[in-house]
Parts: sequence; C-alpha cells; structure tokens
Amino acid sequence: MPLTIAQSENIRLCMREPTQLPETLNGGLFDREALASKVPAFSPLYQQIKALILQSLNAGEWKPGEMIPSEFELAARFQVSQGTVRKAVDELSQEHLLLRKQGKGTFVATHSEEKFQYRFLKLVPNAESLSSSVPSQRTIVWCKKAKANPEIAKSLQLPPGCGVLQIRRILSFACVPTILEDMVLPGDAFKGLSAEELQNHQGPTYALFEKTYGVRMVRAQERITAVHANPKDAQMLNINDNTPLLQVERLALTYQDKPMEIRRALYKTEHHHYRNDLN
Amino acid sequence: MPLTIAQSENIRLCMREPTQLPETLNGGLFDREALASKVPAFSPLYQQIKALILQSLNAGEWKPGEMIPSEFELAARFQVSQGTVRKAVDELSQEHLLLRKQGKGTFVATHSEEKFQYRFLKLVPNAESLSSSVPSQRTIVWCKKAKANPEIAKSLQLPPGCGVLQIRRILSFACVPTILEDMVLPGDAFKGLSAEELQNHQGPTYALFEKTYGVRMVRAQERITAVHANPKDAQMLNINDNTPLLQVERLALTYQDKPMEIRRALYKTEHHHYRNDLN
DNA sequence: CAGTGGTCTAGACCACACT
DNA sequence: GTGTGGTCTAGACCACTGC
Repeated sequence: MPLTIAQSENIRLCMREPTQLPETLNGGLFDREALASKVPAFSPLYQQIKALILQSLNAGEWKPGEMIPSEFELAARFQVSQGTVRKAVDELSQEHLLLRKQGKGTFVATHSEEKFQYRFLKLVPNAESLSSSVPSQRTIVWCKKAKANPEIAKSLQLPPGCGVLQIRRILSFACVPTILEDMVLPGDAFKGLSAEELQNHQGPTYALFEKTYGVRMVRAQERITAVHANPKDAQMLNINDNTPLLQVERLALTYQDKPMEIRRALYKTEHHHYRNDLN
Repeated sequence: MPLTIAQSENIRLCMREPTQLPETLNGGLFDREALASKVPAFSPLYQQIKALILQSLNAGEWKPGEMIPSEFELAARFQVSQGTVRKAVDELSQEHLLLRKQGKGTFVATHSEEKFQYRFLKLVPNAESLSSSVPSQRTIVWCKKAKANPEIAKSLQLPPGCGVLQIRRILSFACVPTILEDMVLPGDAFKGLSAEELQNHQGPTYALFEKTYGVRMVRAQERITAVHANPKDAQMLNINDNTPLLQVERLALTYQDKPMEIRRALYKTEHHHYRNDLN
C-alpha cells in the first residue's frame, strides 16, 4: 500500500526536524532531543540510529560478546522501520563493532572472538603453513607507573604529567623472540593492571582490556619505518646491533575515536613479514 | 501492494533456478545460462548481478571513467528490482571498482581520479603539512625485456620462461630520492611499453596502464620487511650501505584477482613512513 | 515450532547536477 | 524540469538456529 501524503510528511519531518515530532510511545527509552544534540541535525535517519547504537555501546548498555536487541525491537524503540535499523547495523558490523550471526542475533564484537583474535597484528610468518601466526610466548619485562611527557599526553589527549602505565614485553613465535613492544596506557582507565595479570591471562591483550577494564579498541593507526635497534633492545631480541627492524608505532582508539593506547614495537623480520592488503 | 503468491513463486524460482525462468524481454542483452555457469547456482540474486556487472567491466563494455547505465536501466536489463541492483553496485563501489556520484550517475573507477590517485602508495611524509605526499619526480632507470624465472612465472601465473617487462625507477619527494622500485609485468599485456612513455606520462603509472593498456589494478597485497640496501641500490638512493630500509613486495591484481604486476620497492624512511589504518 | 538475520520487491520522496 | 543517486517504508518470503 502506498504511503499517504500525511505519512510521507511525517517521514520528512522525522528526518529534518526530529525534535518537532509528537511524543513517541517508547516510554522514554530514548530522547530525540539528545539525539539531535549528538549528531548533525540533518543527517540521514540511519546515521542517527547508528549514532544512538554507538552511544549505547559506549555507555556499556550491551557488553562485548552480548546479544543486542533484534532489528525489529530496535526499530520499535527508535520508531523507524526495520530496514533503516538494518542499514545502521550493516555499517557497524562492517566496522567490526557488531557481529551478525544468521539465525542467532547481532552481538557486540569482541577481541576474544576466535575469528577476530589478533586482528590488529599484521606480522605473519613467511611460510604461513609452517608456523603459527599467533605468538607462542609472551614475556612481560615490566609494568610500571609513570608521568606522561608532553608528546604522549598530547597523543592520548591527557593533561601533561598525567599518570600513565608503561608496559614492556617480548613476544616470541616458535620460541624465537620476535617482537619487542612498549605500550603506554592512561593510568585512570587501567587502574590495578599488573605485570602478573598481563602475564597470566589467556588470549589477546585487547581481550583482557575489554573484559577487565571495559576498554574496547576499535580502530588503530600504524606508522612504519625501518630502524636499527639500540644495543639494549638488540639484546632483548637476541640479535646483532646492526640488524634492520621494522618500527611500528600504533595509536589505538576506542569508541568515538578516543585514543587509549600508544604502542611502539620493533619487529624482527627474518622469518616474518608485515602483511597488508590494499583495496 | 503486497506480492501475489504467483509473484513470490517467480522470485523464488529466479533465485534458486535461474535457468528455468521463461525467456526474458531483454533482447538477449544477457543470458541467464551464462550467469548460472559463472557463479554458484544458489547465490543471492544481488551477487549474481554483481558478477554480471563485473563481467561487463572486465570485458571492457564500460571503460574507466565512463558512466555505466542507471540503476533503473540495469534493473530492467537484468529483470530485477532497482533495490537489488543497488545492493550489487553498493558492494562494487565499496571495493573501489565503481564510483557513485549523486545526481550524476555511477562511473567506472579510475586511478586518474583526483580522489584516488596513488591510493596504493602508503608512504607519506612525517610532517604531512610540510611536503607533498605525491612523488615530485620520477626517473626511469631502465625498461627492458626478459624471461620470467620460475618464481616470477608462478606469481604472475605465466608459463616459466614467458616474456616479461622489467622496469626500474626512482621516485623522489622534494628532490630527495626516496623509493627505488623494480616492477615486473607480463610482456603480452604491455607490448610496446617503453621507458620514454613511462617517463613522460602525467599522473600515476596505474592510470597509464589502464588508459593505454587496458589493465586496471583493483587490489594488491604487500609484504613488508626491514632490510639493508646492497651497495649498488644504496648508491641509487644516495645513502649509506648501512641505512635500514623498508622492503615492500607487492602483488597487484586486476579484475577477477588475476595477478598483473610484481613490484619490489625499497623505501627510505628518514622523512617518511608507511601509514596503515587498522579497522 | 518460533525467533533471528538475509534477500527481494515496490513505491514514495529527497538531494543534487545539468540544462 | 528531468534524470541521477540517496533515503525510507512496508511487507513478503527464505535460511539458519535452537527449543
């Protein structure tokens, strides 16, 4: 049945002037004023829905691994059609924030998920069939408190001198030390994180972060250069001072692009390489 | 108006048994048998449409930069709804094979397009604001014919000993030689390509390839390691033998994932870095 | 079986570009 | 104005999961 003019008019108003809609019947589950204030006033509906879902994710309404409401439930809650919710969820699952499972539901993505473990680790063995592409051993060198220097403070969007956690560790593949990594985390968000916890947990470090500290890394940027190790670092990796290494500087972001980790790693590329797919 | 049962039945048949549909009215513009033979028999309609569009692109029915038929025209041609064409086109434009321009039409993507020039070149200046991120100078060292060794033949899916083109060149940024690059191309596809042509054309090399040789690179894989230059290569880049460099090995693919180029490049990362965004 | 996501359709209207 | 892509809706049915 075609839309009536009145219905169409409602839709138009809904898209262009959300705050002027009559009171909805959703029992205050969400607030169109808040919506209008958080996103550009005249963005497409599905992007507004996307922003709302993002807010709920960020607020922890649904935890990593949990199922979110079905498309029809969300459609009812936001007073839009299921197709509009679908488009929002489509984009979020493309960005790996949500994970759709046919017949089951839609789930908050997690770094624990088998399929997405270590999805930020691009170093793979040259002979992929021979050795495992996940680190076989993880050694925490230290985990200590420090004050952020100006450069780090700026990158993490913290006030200078703010408390941070400094972590150094070595990752080995097939018992060969291959990665030397220094991480810097905001102290507030990771209060209580210790070398023991880092050493003992199973699976990816980012899975620990999201499970225990509620910090989920969703994107990252890496800057790669070729360097020589300094003598101390070379010793840690059991290599000659003169060995060329990849230096990978990472800035990892959580929801709404808030930076939550700086990482500088040295990759030994004798038996491995950094793999990148260009589309 | 809701679908009748008969219409639904038609849709079902169309999805599951394309070859059993009655003759279409499209004047033989396409052949459902051919369709069924090219893609899995039971794939969603929109993927079948996607495969058909891909075939037309590959066959050169629409050249890079040209406009393809409107969504409604394609829908009529393929006897599906506009929404189904839309989904196919959506995916293709996400893969950078097509480019949608609101109000204008949908175009075959091209490496000449301002927005996508050098989209495979991930080396950017450390201070992005200071210097340009596109090479200011290009020097062809040589462009010569050779026979493919077994390894190269395998990568390019050619018979061993097949004729190939070997190209070496140096790219400079702000007059500083920064990239030393060796490319290998299948001789058949690039018959007549000369050092002069490579030297003199404007814009990205991949734009030349698609304009003059009809070879459009759509994807690529890169393997990055850290190396030392050999003395000769070091001289070309005007650096010390001991300078660490990024070695970037690329395999570039055209439509249907056919490999068409092998490239081994050395990147000097004194003033630049390889930038990668992880999603 | 019911519930979930996945596909497909048909139709309305908006936003943008060209003429 | 006409034609293009972009958004939104409503409704049907399919495919998969788990009770």
